[in-house]
Amino acid sequence: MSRTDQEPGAHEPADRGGEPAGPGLDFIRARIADDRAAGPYGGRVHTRFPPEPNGYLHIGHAKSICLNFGVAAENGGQCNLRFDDTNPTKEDVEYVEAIEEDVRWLGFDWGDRLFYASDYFERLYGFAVTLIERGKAYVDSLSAEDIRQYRGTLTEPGRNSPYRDRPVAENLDLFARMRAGAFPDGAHVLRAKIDMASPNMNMRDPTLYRIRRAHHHRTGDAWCIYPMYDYAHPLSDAIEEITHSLCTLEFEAHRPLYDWLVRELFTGDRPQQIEFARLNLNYTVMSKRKLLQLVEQRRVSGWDDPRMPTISGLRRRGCTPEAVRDFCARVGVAKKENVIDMALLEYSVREDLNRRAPRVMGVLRPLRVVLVNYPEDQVEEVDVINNPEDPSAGTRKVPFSRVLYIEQDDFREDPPKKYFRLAPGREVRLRCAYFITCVEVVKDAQGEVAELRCTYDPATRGGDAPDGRRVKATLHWVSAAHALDAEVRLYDRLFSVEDPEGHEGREFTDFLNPSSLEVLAGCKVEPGLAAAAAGYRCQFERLGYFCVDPDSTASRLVFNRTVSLRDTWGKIEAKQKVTGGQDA
RNA sequence: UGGGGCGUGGCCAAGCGGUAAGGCGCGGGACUUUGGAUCCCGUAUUCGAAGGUUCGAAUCCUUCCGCCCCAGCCA
Repeated sequence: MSRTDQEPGAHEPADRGGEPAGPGLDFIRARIADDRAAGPYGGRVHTRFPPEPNGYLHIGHAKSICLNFGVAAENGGQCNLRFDDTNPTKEDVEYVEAIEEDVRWLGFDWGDRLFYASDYFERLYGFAVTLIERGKAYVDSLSAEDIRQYRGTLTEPGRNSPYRDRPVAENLDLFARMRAGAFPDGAHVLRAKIDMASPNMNMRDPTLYRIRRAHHHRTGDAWCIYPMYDYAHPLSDAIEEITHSLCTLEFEAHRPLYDWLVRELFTGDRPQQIEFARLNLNYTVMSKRKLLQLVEQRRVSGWDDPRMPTISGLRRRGCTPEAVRDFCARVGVAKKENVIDMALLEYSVREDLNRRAPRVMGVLRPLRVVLVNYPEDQVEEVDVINNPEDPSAGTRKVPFSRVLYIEQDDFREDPPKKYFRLAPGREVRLRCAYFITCVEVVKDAQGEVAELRCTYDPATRGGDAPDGRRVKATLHWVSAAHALDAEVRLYDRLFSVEDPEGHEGREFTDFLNPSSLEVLAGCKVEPGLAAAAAGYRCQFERLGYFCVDPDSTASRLVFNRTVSLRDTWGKIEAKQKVTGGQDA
């Protein structure tokens, strides 16, 4: 057994994951195409993915990563990875390492263009001095509370700070001393001098620098003043000669400030900010704050808990980077607030795994079957197909013997209508093996079905009846004497409602799905899986896609269910229950 | 009722004055040694609403309605 997740390189421009090419260009790609034709930036396209290292990346970031790296690749451009590390109190190297790993896992390569906003602290400071010299920025000594008061409200204009007209020389001196550590945290801030009466709150003399004595994960204690996002971001873009700065909708109202700064301090072709709608998924939450809360409150096992919408969670769950990229392509890029159906992600995952995952037999809830007419000590090796989607995958030998396990779900003493599987007196096929017929049901003291006694038809070896006789069901199985024990972890949606955040007065954690994790012990899998390494992905026939969890050891195999197979019978059965159809 | 955005089927999403793409989901059928996969077929007389312009509007104009974002020394 070998790992299936060979890391691919960045995907080719043609890889649109089934999306129509030409006419379906999203508004950002269309705009970039226009820019390329019209000539700004000399036809150059340079983007950046700028996470703050204050948490793990989630699938919403994957959308942004695919967009930024995708758009660059499609246009012969480049995409930088830049850590927006301007707030040392929230950031940590643990996060920068995790982020790098996740971006790489997704299949993207930033080459030698790994940057940090903190790389630019000195230049940013210099730009601030320039603004002060030009009378475009001033040191404000109002308290945070007073600044808030002076800012006005949505409907009332703000008022100028009494410090607004401080002489340039005084501002320069104060700002230098801010940097030098002459003042306590909060004593002063540097503000842009724009317009306290602007209808756009972001233009009412926004704060550019604050004093914060905090240890920075990269610059250590070199600084005690740190630039604000609104200041550092546009200038970092300009420094890196980014052409298109793609971000989410909530920054739309910040664009005038972005443009103001970039025009104030740079000439020529300046970067432009374009906003798109962030990704939302139903049955989960997508904010770093809430994901962090789940981790800290131990509602999940960690950032990489397979139920988490984080990249690391999806990876541990068994999703492939190809599937995640395909999902991002299908989701599209637009400006409408959206909530994507989890079913679409599952679709992308199944579609990819169906093509590549080797099939294997595993029984989750074993039911013992004794073949009464099968020779006591005989063992046969039957040939089983590895992947019907891929003939080149060939076949493997699987041991078959007198005592087997089948799935409890595959037997019904009193089968409902449309139930095709095993029942007393009924004949079914064991995949790639023999037809068997149930001749006796053995029950335990509690009256539960404990064992089935069946006959097998030696003439049906391989699964075909020479007389053309048909059966309506094919079951997976495993030889009791040869099976490996395994633990299988079944995952369901983390929340039991589509929108856990949209309930007035209720905490989103109130809607955690109590059965999002089900751990099954004593599962039986075919012996060939003995050497499966962590990360190995396969399909348990008729059940779903599974992968070996990092917790797995040689003596204790552990599988995660990535996603179940489509379950047509499950739907029929559910419908029967709703309709009250306990018929037949 | 300050500003900035957005409203096309259950969820996404094309469309940019010429008479509603596509995907997911859902329903039905074919096929099948996974009730898997695959393949067919169906799924908006209508584009937030109302007026108007036009031979003709989802696309242009007007008004209205709804939703999201902004008052961090967070990003």
